Amino acid sequence: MPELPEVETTRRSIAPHLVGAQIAAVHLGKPLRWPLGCAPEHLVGRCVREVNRRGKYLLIELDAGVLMLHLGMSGSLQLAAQLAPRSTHDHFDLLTSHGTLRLHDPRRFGAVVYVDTLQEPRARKLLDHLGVEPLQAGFEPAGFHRALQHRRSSIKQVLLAGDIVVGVGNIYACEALFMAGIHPSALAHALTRQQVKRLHASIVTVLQRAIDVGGSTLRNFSNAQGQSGHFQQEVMVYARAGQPCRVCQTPIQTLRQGQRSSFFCPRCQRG
DNA sequence: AGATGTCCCTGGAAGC
DNA sequence: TGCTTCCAGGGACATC
Repeated sequence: MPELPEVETTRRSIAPHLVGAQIAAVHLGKPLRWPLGCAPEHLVGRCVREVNRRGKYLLIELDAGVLMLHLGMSGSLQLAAQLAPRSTHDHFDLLTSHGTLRLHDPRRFGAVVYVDTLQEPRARKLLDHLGVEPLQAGFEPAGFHRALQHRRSSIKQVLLAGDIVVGVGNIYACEALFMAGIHPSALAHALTRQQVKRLHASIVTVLQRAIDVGGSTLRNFSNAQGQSGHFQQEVMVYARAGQPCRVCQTPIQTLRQGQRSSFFCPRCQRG
């Protein structure tokens, strides 16, 4: 499912082609998570200035207004000069002078939201509560440790909540905790400075590595040229229940936290 | 403010 | 073989 590395991989693959493009038409399929927020015709004639990212939101900044895209858990974007006719799960087509950008999303947890500015309430509701970007300077061990001090729930749930640090979904949360040797049930506020330092480094390493290899293809992710990522070949614990830990051979275990599966090695993650 | 549970959706896997 | 049930999960929202 698309987490930060997949969204960033997508951003990088579409941005060079999309910047400068003029919108010719917008076609909508079935309703996505939220309504677009403007009439499709309203967008025609506008030009793409930049393609940015905040957390898991892609921000297509136009000469007037912004399209906020979220890939949910099954969404992917394609960009090509000529695309096949729309099929059942193609729910948003942005036809431009530089090709068509298409959102394919079988489960429709994704969204495309138009706002005039990122300061308006509809945008702020989605972006304001987001934590720091893990691959930018604002994410550092001391601040991370401070933020974790007043969180009573498990570190895994705090990571997924995304209000301290964004972009770490279930796969990368499991992987980062494994790399740091921390049990997913460990209480966030009880982590030592040393543990937080390791976790901080692990998050950065895991996300950066995933971007470097083009994201994960778990749950059918592919970039905008339809290429798959390779991160899933390096997964240490995610979706490996019962299989031997790649470090110590102990069988990987699972547990449920907040309706979500965690995968961990009971021997490597005792912290 | 923080924690917890519910809901949205549908393809694929598992169970009968 | 064909049905039903379960599961995957991001994140807004309601509730405590």
